[in-house]
Amino acid sequence: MKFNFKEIEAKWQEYWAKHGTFRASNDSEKEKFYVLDMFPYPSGSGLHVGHPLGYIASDIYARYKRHKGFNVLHPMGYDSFGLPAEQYAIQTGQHPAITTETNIKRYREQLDKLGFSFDWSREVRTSDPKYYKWTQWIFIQLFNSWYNLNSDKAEDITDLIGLFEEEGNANVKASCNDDTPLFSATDWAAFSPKEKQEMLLKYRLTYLADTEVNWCPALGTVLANDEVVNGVSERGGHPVIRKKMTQWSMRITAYAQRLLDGLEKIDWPQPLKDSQTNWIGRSEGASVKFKVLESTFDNSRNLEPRTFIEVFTTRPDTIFGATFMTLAPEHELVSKITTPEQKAEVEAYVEATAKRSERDRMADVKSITGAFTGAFAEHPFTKETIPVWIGDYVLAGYGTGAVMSVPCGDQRDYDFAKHFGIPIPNIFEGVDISEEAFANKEKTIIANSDFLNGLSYKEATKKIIAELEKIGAGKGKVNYRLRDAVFSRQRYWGEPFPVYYDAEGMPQILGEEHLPLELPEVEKYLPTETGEPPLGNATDWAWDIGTNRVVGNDLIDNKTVFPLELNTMPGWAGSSQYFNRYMDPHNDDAIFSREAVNYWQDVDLYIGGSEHATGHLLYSRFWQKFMFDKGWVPADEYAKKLINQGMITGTSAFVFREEGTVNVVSKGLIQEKKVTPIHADVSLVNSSDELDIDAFKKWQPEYEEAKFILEEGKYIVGREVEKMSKSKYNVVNPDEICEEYGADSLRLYEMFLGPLEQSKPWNTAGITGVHSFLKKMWRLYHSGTEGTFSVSDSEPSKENLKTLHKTIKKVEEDIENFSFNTSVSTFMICVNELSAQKCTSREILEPLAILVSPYAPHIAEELWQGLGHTQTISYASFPKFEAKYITESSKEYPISFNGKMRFTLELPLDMAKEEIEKTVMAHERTQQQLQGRTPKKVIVVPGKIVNIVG
RNA sequence: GCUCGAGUGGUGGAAUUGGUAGACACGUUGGACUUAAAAUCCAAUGGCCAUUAUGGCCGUGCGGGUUCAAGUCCCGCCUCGAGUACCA
Repeated sequence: MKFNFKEIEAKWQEYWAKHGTFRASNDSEKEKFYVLDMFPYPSGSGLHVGHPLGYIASDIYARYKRHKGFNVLHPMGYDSFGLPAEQYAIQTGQHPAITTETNIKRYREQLDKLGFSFDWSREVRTSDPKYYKWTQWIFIQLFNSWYNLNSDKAEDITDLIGLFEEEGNANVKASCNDDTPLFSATDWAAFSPKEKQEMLLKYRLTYLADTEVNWCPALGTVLANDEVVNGVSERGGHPVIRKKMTQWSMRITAYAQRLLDGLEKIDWPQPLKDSQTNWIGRSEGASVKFKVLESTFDNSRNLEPRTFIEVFTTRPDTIFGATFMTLAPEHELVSKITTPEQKAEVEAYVEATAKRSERDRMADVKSITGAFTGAFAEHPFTKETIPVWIGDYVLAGYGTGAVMSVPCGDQRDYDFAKHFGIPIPNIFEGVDISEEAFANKEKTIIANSDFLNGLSYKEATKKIIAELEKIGAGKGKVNYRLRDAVFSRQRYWGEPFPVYYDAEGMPQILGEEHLPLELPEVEKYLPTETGEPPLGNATDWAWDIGTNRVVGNDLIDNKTVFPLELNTMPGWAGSSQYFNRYMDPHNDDAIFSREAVNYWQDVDLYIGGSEHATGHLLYSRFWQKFMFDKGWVPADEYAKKLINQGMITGTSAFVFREEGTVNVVSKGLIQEKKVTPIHADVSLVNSSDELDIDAFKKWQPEYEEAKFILEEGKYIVGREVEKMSKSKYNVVNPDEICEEYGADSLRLYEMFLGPLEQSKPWNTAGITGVHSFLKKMWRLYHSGTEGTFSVSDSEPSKENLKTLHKTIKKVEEDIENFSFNTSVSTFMICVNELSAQKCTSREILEPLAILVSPYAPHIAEELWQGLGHTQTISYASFPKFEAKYITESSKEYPISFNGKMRFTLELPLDMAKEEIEKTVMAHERTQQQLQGRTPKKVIVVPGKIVNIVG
């Protein structure tokens, strides 16, 4: 029988599907193990060879764990809401659901060809109403919760209402909006229902508020901070501006500290933890209030008599160096405190900064701009008057949007002061500040600062905070960079909010029993003419509270029929709890049953890309913590271990077009010429970088008449490693690889390419190595020219056993350490040795098949069946490593020398002696040479010590 | 700028706690089998110098250091990649 991988792979894939081989039971005596992949967005271009890398790794681990006797949950699904399907809909009018369905079908076909052991019976799709019912449900739960800082967890909103009724909000410590006023129980009782709702919105974990958002005009939607990269949208690279809008937000800031603390107990890659830590951006310092001097403004500008500017600073110890204050141009006090004389200048400046996009502001960090408001504030200790400026180096979005400027201690303040001629007094001992500010905390000794003189940064900070608290001008404060996450998107293809707006325009939540609220049909997927989101095009998008049904907009009467929310949820909504839904995916009564979550608990291994570090991987931790607070999940971190697989990059090919002509020049001949590199499809180039010119002309007819300037009769292309993408013509399709070499070869090769976590360029040429390994292994089990299946029952030789057990040991260690690349080498060595030994023994070949099966499951199944087994190999136990075959003729010798040298050798006695003597003599020789004496003789005593005789 | 990670043959990459650097594979060269090709198998393959040899010297980005012994540890640089960016 020939090694016909195509037949074999088709046969086993069908077998697994038919028998539900990889179905995981929620009710098993076995220990559970949950291996999770990040589910893909089913894009129209299908999979390329880079996509399955993580899936192959997780599949190997999942199959390995099954061999080890675990009940393994290894599910897969689709993150199927998203922008591309919607944009395609805008262009073609085709409903995104249809595009999505087509793409999913193609994804599934491609995935199936690779022989993954997914439990497809648990598939989820975020765009399926049965699934997003529960995304909407979580939204409702968040809406009905607030964060109690006293108990440090999310609690029911009705408890908060109870507190308000009893004693107002003075003693309530909660994570809430900054503008929340104080009120008493009597005030609360006097509030209208609308006022009560407005107040509660300031406390809810998801709330509707006027917030400064990242608005992308080109995409016509707001974006979350993690979707904005360098001032442009992550998708498409369109400019983004800041804008105030009424939007749903998620109060993730309530969990800032717990999100930081949680990082310590999970085994995630350090770089990823670092980037989450930076993103949350905890900094310790103080908030200080500066009184705005009343003499500097007149009451006609309706400023309350006592107005304060509150600032956050990490250097309260330098407060005596503060010579001015700077507000962000957007700061709400700017218009109120500006004097009539300065009004024109300030307004012009505010307008100018508003026009500049975030990106411009960032691009030009160097130029210093600002304006004086004409107002003055009072220093809380010296009582000196200090001028209040505005400047765009102060960001409205961070801290309070205002700073106390200490030019001697902060470079930006220094530059600003220098530029506008503001004095720069020195408050540091023994430091020269004539050229630049001094910002070294460790070396700080405070001077010219009244009661802080002579103190270090630490001492001074402690003391000044105590003083600030004493005089009521400030307090110690921890500030986070993390902002609440905007949760509204002006898109069609996303989860609708289960929200309608009552006669007073207040948001009202649908009852849980009416979920899912399904997406309405629309004529057009673009915003309406009045600028409303696409759902504004729906004619049936109103809620009847009498019948609890969606009805036509024409019925809106603001008595029983109300308009529904027009925004939809962002992409990350659907992916923030999907891992728990897999535990019980078909449950219509609950997001998952208590039994299911108690059995599966959490994810043991999560594999996916690091690009989600500050998006999905942060939001999902947030939701998990919320679910934990409510007692619905047993763990407040959902993934014990996470691995970031590296990206597989493409190797693009280039032809060089001579400027002004259509002629193209071979790579070696371009030296002096002016050429433009042009992408050539990689499939037109062979492994020695030679271009198939005819095929190229056929592919790009504009070069039909072009002259190809060759070197040594060949056209050699240029090469460059780039991201794999359609537009770069460097995409390698896994289907083609499977067709030519088989899925097992592809799986082995992707692992063999290098360490899982490293990014590496794809090069199809090397795959012949692993492919011929599979053929060699096949031949171990077959004999004669006909290749008939034949293994012997003869006793294996010691050599055979040694080879096998060496392999078992190494492969097991490799899988446990996720060093899948080296175990492929180990397999090759093993098969090479066994064929040299002419090993045909069943006792060796049976365990070998199991050993290889996580990597190359199809061939392993076929061989396993050939060995006479009827059951599938997945249930066979992983072979046990037996040390006796390796160390039989060897012994271990721990050696110490001078109490310093210590090593262990795993060698036969005489060889070990020789080795040790050599090493020790080398040491001795050097020593003796230095001292002019002859070396001593070294005697090695098996067991412990090296004796020097001399 | 800051934070993190990485630099090893022509290429991808191996190398327990510091212990024979370059495993395994690709590529290249030579050979066997073939009318030929493919496939398969065998041999060589870090550089330099020797070749009478089971020979010598140099080699893990650069410069120092610790050690009997450094790709691995320490100090100072260089280069590349990732994240982040006026965060007070």
